[in-house]
This record gives sequence, C-alpha cells and structure tokens, in this order.
Amino acid sequence: MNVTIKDVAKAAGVSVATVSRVLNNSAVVSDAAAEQVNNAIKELGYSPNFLGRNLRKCETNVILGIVPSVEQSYYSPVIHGMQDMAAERGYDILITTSYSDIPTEMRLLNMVFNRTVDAAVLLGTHIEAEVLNDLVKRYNIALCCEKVDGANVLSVIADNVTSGKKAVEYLISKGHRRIGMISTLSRAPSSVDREKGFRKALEENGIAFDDSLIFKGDYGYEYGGEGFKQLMSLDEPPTAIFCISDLLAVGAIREATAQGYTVGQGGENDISIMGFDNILLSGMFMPGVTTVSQPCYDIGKIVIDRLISNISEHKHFNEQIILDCDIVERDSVADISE
Amino acid sequence: MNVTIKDVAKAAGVSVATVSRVLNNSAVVSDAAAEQVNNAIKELGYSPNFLGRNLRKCETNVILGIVPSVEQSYYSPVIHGMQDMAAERGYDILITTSYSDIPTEMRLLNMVFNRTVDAAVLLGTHIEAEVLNDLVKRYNIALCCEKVDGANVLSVIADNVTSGKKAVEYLISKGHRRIGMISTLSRAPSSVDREKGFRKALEENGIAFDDSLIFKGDYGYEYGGEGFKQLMSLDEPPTAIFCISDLLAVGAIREATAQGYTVGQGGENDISIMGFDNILLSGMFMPGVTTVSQPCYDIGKIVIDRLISNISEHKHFNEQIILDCDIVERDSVADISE
DNA sequence: TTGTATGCGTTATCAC
DNA sequence: GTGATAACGCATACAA
Repeated sequence: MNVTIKDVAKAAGVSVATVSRVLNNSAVVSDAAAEQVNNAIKELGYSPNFLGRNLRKCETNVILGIVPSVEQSYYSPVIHGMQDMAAERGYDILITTSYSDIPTEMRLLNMVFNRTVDAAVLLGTHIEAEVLNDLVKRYNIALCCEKVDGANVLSVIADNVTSGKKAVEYLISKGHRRIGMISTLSRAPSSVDREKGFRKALEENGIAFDDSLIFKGDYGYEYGGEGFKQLMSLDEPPTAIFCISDLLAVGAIREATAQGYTVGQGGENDISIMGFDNILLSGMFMPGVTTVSQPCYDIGKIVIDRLISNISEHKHFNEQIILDCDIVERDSVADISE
Repeated sequence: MNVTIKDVAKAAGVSVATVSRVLNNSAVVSDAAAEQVNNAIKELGYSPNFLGRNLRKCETNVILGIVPSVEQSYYSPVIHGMQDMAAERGYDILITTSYSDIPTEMRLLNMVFNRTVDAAVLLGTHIEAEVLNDLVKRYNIALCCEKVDGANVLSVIADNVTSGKKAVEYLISKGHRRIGMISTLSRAPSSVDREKGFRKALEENGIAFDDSLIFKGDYGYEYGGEGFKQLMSLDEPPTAIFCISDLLAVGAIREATAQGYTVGQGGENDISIMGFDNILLSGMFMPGVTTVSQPCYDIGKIVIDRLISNISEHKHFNEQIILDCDIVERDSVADISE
C-alpha cells in the first residue's frame, strides 16, 4: 500500500542496502547511485517508516515530557529549553499532561516501558521515591522543577531554600519585620524548602518565628485570597506576605484590593506581596508582582542535556543539579523603612 | 538484552502466539495457559515493545497536536478535550510546539509522514492552503481553532463572525455607539472574521463604520496598550473597545489604568473594554474582563472524534465544523445607557 | 485451544 | 562500492 524502501530500490535499480546508505549517509555511495536513489525518492514521494527504523535501531530519538498542566505555569519556558537542547542533540520532545494524577502518570510512563519513547522527564511528579528508584534502574527517567525526597533520580531544580530566604531578606531590606507566608498544605519539596528559607531569613535577622503567620492552602489562586483574609485578621497582621507562587500572590493581591488595601505603595492600609516563579502573568498584573525568577529555560536545557548523555552512554548518573534564582523587582512591595 | 515475547513464551512453556493472544485478548486461551503466561510476564517484568507491535499493525494509536505555544492561551482546555476524547477511543495525544514557525511545523509533520504517529492536529497553522490540500490526500491531518482559507481540511473552529457580532451587540446594548477595535495586522481568518462581525453589528444598528476606529497590531499584550493609546488619541475617541483577544484586552486595560482612566465603571474618564477567548487570565485580572468564551473543550473533543473516525474508516471527510460562543460578563464594560 | 511460519520496513553484517 | 540476507519484536494466517 505504502511506498517502502524496496520500491525505491526497485525504481532506482539498486539494492535496499544502497538506498539505506544514502538515506543515512552511513557509507560511501557512488554519485551515480546516489542520484538515482534521490530521484526515485522524489518521484515516489517516499518517506522512511520510522517504526521499522526504530525497531531495528532500538531507539526513537524521542523524549517524553510529562507535565501536570501547562496553563498559567512556568513550565512553558522549561519546555522551550528542553526542546532547544533536544533539537541540538538530534532528539524531539513530546509533551503530555498528567493533571497531577498518579495513575495517569504511570500510564504515560508506559510509553518509555514499551519503547515508544527513549526516556521521560517528569516535571513535578507525585510518584513515590521507592517506585522511582525502582524504575530508574531499568529506564531513562529524570525529574525537573520538583525533586522527590529519597529518590535517587537525575533531577534539575531551583534552589528553593536559598531563593525563599533571598525573597524574605528582600522584604526585610524594605523594612518589613512582620512577614506572613502563604504556602500549601501539600508538602511538595519546593513548598517545604521555600518555607525553610523563610524561617532561615527570619532567624538570621533576629525576627521571632510566629506559626500563625504561615497559611497553608492549595495551589489555586483563590487560596491566595483565603490566605490574605486569614493573615490580615490576626491581632497583629503582617505588613508583607511572601507567597509560594505567583498565582497565590495574584490571588492575595485581588483580595487585598477588594478589601480596600493598596498594594506595594506604602502608607496606611497598605500591604506588600511577593510571589515566586515569575510567570508571564506576574508581569502583566496590576500592580506588577515582585517575585523570584527561576531559570526555567536553563533548567529545561540542562535536564535534557544530562538525560541524553545518560541515554547515549548507557549510564545512569543520578545527580541532583540545583540552580540559583533571581529577585525580580516590580510594584507589589513597598519600602517602609524610614 | 531486553526481555521479549520469546522469553515470556519460553518461561511460560507456550508459543509466542499464545503469549500474543493473552496480551491482546485476541482469541480464546485456556485458563491454564493464560495463567502461566501472566505469571511469566510478572516474573520477567515484561512489557511489550510497541515498535514491533506498531510496525506489524501499521498504527500507533497516537495523534500529534501541534500548537504554536501553550502559554497564556486558550489551547490548554482544547488539548484537555482532545485528550479526553482520545482516551475514550483508545488513542493518546502528544503535544509539540511550533512557535508559529512554518519550517518547524513541517518538520513536526514529518512525524506523521514517517509513521511515528497516526495523525496530526494543527492548532493554528501558517501552512498554506495548497500545501495542506496536498498533504490531506495522503495523511490524516486536521485543523483546530483556526481555519485556513481555501484549505479543504477537517476543521473545527468557533463561529468568529457571529461571535464578534455578538460581542459588539453586547457593547451596543450597554449604550455604546462609538466603539473601537483592537485587531491584528496578521490576516488570520479568526481576526478577519471577528472584524466582519464587528462591522455587521455596527451596520445592523445603524452606526457608521469609521476606519480610524480599528487599530491593527500584533498578538503580544503590549499591542493592546498601543492600540488603546492610538484609539484614545482620536479627536472623537471611543467609549468602548472590542479586542480580538483577552491578552490584548488586558494590555489595553493596563494602559488605560496607567493613563488614569477607570475601566468599566462608567462616568467621566471611563473606558469599556471587551476581550475574546476567555482565557484564565481574564477571570483573574482586575477588573475581570468581560469577554467571549470559546467552547474550547468541545472543540478539542470534536476534532479528535472526527479525526479518529477518518482514521479507522479510512475516510477523508473534510468537513468544517463551526461552534457557537457565549458572552461572559465581568467588570470591564460599563452600562452607559441612561 | 495451540504452535509454526511469515512478514511488517528498516539497518547492519557479511561477502563480493 | 554494492548486494544478499539476517535480524529487530510483534501479530496473525494457517495448520494441526
């Protein structure tokens, strides 16, 4: 039905071996033969069947990226970085979404088990460390953006402890001493680590930690509003709030504005709000949200670089690579130091 | 090296055919044999190699979704719909990004030429109609969200003319008679059609069309600000602006606010701004942007449903399916009819 | 109910 | 420089 390498060989008056050779530049072919083959390919509209090729070569040159969701998140630049590095090294990245559902994640990982793809990168997984440690022995799998405690798997992530600390130090440098935090009930390592950084910054600056100043909800932006309400209803409310994500920061800003607060302007009835991630939204929102920028693009490039090295060298280097983040100043934090 | 169906057969003491049969439930197998096979599969940790299977069956059950980008767009729910319908029908959706680059789009389409995937859905393509018409003869390809004029390809899109008209009629119903539009220089059919709807609404309501009231820029949200500036600097500026996308609407709102206008509150120095798409951002922004909601999820489901039907029935029904949109009222449009 | 044998389209190993 | 041909892992027609 479909035109195969045999048809090309016949049309060109050569053997399939020769056709394969010109297809892959795998050996020297006489100019005459090469020309005949190329002509035949054009005339027949031949396109090699990669199922045959991949089966024979035991490789697909495709890496699967499994992402929880792609909307309103910082995954987009990460994926971009992944794709650029993959292209550079002769691979393709294909993306699929798990909606943070473990069974779905496992179902998708099947594509690496059944050789549909050569490897998978999990961008924020809920799979347990034990399972991962088991899988990583047999398959090429990497983590990205979110590590899993106890998992000895190639991981590329931001330095959440240091960056959380940096963020809070920034708030302190702006004169804030009573600082709240909006985090998540989910004990994702990134949340936990950012909390650690929060505590560290307070400690090092001689500010007592007050448990009531840390709100824990969910990831949806509405929980930023929830957190704001709760924190501001304290007897001694904060002057600044550090949110674990930009989405939560935006939710907090919305609620603050709705309640008649100003945000990041200083003066009476003002609140300073800081985010994390530097998603596109935080630059568009009013006020622009001051935040921490993860090196998303680089994270993506590095994880693919290392993963492909593992694949091609048949190694399983399970290093954990941790990258620095930067503060991005915008308009949601006021300087209240006089 | 890897465990194959042969190893399972040997371990289970049956033939590869029997293993294949229990793997696919393709024929009745004795309980005893089935059990032995299943035990062997578990013990050996066998996972069928889909490259072999797909080569043999001439199908992959994978459909490729090619999207320009996934950040800040309405593609996310479309993809969700695609995935749900695909799952229902035994397919997987894999996503890849083209960044609106034609060579990249063609490179990605190669995955359908070389049988890595069974079909492709282009969500907003820049490929020319002729090329598409040619491809569609040999491959399973569909368009989604954005049609291509002159392309006789299975397409599922929103009714942009009617919806643009609806949006402007909504503005008129709120008392606006001088209405501007922020569109794009790019003559994408969706842009053109929304402009058509804009004109139609004016005509039917006896409002003269004024060419200076329509600004054309690019898709980036900054152009919403550009458009706002230009429209408001007219001798007779509009009281309301219809934007071709929510992103542009947000850009316009930002600029309006920066210039000291209020948005959607009525009264002196107020401007009403309306968007299109109903992306997540438009619900989070302040003010919430009144917009037109595309049935994204359904668009995704329908295109996959039809595409799979074409694949399995070896048909090439190239229908164009057009779906209605709804107005979503939020806070960016004021009622100025007294 | 089961096994044998063939072929899917390709690449790689030979021998020439 | 080239051509046979054997594999890659699987599903299936056919025979038993």
